[in-house]
Order: sequence, then C-alpha cells, then structure tokens
Amino acid sequence: MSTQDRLISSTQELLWERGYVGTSPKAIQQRAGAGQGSMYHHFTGKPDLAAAALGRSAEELRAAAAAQLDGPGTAYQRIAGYLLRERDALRGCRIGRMAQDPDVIADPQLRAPVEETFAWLRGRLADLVAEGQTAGEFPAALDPADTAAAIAAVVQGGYVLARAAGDEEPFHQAVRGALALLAADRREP
Amino acid sequence: MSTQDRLISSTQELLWERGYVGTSPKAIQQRAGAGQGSMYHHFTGKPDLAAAALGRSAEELRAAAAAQLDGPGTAYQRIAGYLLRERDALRGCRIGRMAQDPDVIADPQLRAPVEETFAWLRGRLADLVAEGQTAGEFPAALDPADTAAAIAAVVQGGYVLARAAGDEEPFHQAVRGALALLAADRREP
DNA sequence: GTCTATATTTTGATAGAC
DNA sequence: GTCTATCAAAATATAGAC
Repeated sequence: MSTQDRLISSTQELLWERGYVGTSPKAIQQRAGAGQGSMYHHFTGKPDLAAAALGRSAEELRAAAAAQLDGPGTAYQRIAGYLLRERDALRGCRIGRMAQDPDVIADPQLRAPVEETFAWLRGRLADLVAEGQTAGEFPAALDPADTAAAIAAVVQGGYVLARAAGDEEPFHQAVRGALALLAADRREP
Repeated sequence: MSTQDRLISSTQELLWERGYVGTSPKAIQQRAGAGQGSMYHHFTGKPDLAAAALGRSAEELRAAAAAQLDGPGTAYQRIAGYLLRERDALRGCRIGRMAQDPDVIADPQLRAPVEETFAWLRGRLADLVAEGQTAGEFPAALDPADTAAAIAAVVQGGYVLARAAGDEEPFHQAVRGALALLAADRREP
C-alpha cells in the first residue's frame, strides 16, 4: 500500500472514531507512519484528505449495502438481511456520523458523499419496498419512500441508542422492532 | 440570569451546534459575555461545565417528551403526538448528538445524562406500547421493548437523514413511515 | 516523495490584581 | 466574582533541505 493509500485509510479510521473536528493532521500522520511533508505533498490539507477518505468510505458502504439489497430472496428477506447484517453497533456508521459534524455539513465537498450515500440508500430501499408490495408481501397502503426512510433511520438511530447505552442491545432491539412491524402478514391485530 | 446560568446555557447551545470536541472554553465565554476568570471560578474546567449543561439539556428534553407521552389520548395518539411534535430536524437532538462524541462516551460523568435519557425514553415508550396492546390498539405479538427502541431510533436516525440531505423532509418521511407501520388496524395486507 | 525546522493560531488552563 | 496577563501544548500549516 502506498503512502498516499495509508494516509487515506488512516483518515477513514480516524474520521470514524473521532469525527472531522476531532481528527488532527498529526494523528493521521502518526497512524499512517508518514511525516508532515508526505501528507502535504499528496493533499492540499485536512479538508482535501478528508474528502478523499469520505469518498472511499461512501463507496465501501454502498458496496456492502448493495451486496445485501441486491441479493437473492424476497423483498422482506433482503431488507431483513440488510438490517441483520453483522455490524459493530458501538462503532456506529462511518458516514452517518459525519452528518453530525457542522464542519462537514458546511463544506459541500465533504457533505456530498454523505448526502449521496443516504439518497442512494433510501432510493434503493424504496424500490425494494415497492417490489414487495407488487409481490403482495407488504400492504399496498405503505408509502415506499416513507417506509424506506423509516428503515434507514432505524439503523442510524439504533447506533445512537447503542452508543448512549454503551451496549449493542438497543441497536438489535430497534432492528427487531422494525422487522416485526414490517412483517405484516405475521401480525394478529 | 446569573453569569453562571449564562455560562451553562451558552454551553448547552454550543454543545448542540458543535459537539463537545468542537466547543472551546473561549467560545463559551464569548457567547456568555463572561471572562476566563468567571468561567474558572464557577466551574473547574470544560468537562465540569459540559456536565452541568448536559444535565440541564437532559432534564429539558425529558420534560418535553413526557409532556407528549403522558398526555391524553390513546397510546397510538400519544406516540404519534410525540413523533409529530414540532422539531427543528436540521438541528438534530441535543442529547443524541453527544452519543457520537468519543470524549463524551469515554467520560462517565458526561455519558450519564445521555445514557439515562434514552433509557428513560425507551422505557416510557415500551410502557405505552404495552398499554396499547392491552387496549387492543397494537398486535399482541409485538415486543414492547423492541418496538420502543425502533420508535426512538426512527427519531434519532431521522435527524441523521435530514442533516445528511440538508433538508427536513427525510425526517418527516421516516416518522410517517414508522407511524404507518404502527397503525396496524388501518392496514390492508 | 519524504524529511526536519519553523510559524501562526487556538486550546485549555493558571496567577494574581481588583 | 470578575478581570487581565501569562503559559504550555496542540492544531494546521509553510519552507526548504535531501
């Protein structure tokens, strides 16, 4: 792996762990095993490096989600597969975390990967919900975009609950709760 | 309002806007109109002041939520009232935001109000769901704790989606989506 | 491309006068 | 209680040698 690559992956890790404000160029250099000169040779500064790191994280996240959502099975099974996928709930979401950072939200270059990732995810989930409605899996009365937003929100909010509790369980509860609500045919009113 | 009070409320605002790492003593002093001396007279340092601010924010948040959840109406109506309450979705949650901050999560003094707020909220929502089940509003098969976690997660995750999009709409979609899933009796499978 | 030296500003706090 | 120095360390670079 090149020095440039190590700088990017170190920044990815640090942004995940400490956010943009909490990540210093010095910390990045130390984790990458590179000096000041290397970093400022390859990137114009912290925002430039962060943009590269966020772009890569967004790509990775999207690929991982697509692996579940585009897989085999019914719409419900694929959504369940996505929600039940193994995750380190206490680490939270690499991309969702950035939405809280005012310096990321304020910089169009940094916000773009965050915005695009969630726009894509909500769209993909909405398509799946609509597909499930056509197949008779889900009630026709559900709005696909609303349902998709709720599903994406449960994951992001589940991370918040887990980190607040210092325990993964609230994340899993939220996911189970959402899936139970979605499993309309299993319900007994 | 005393200088001490202004320091606390200024810190509450800045923690909400910029998080713990992004909030400097200097910024607090400027917003409060107080000098260094005043701040360090009333508080031992930034962590101490942040603890006071978070404690107050937690109290306020809990009171606001309780106003909706303990009000009149059926369980569904009260949950809907809570979810549809007027919120500035782009500002996000004062308390939930702190769960992302590693320095807050690492300090037991700072994490306590965050942990307690969500533990209370999930418990209160679970009681309401159970109440609704007894009344026949919700399917008996739902697990109250899971459902409560999903509802709380939708709000927290809704904020993430809204901030990522730079638009309140995804928050409202997520809330509508969750309420539609909860409204079991209105469903046509 | 990478390194070391240097520079400016901010952070988070202490000291001591009033 | 509040104010104005003062301070050591860190953040975020730039300069220039190799």
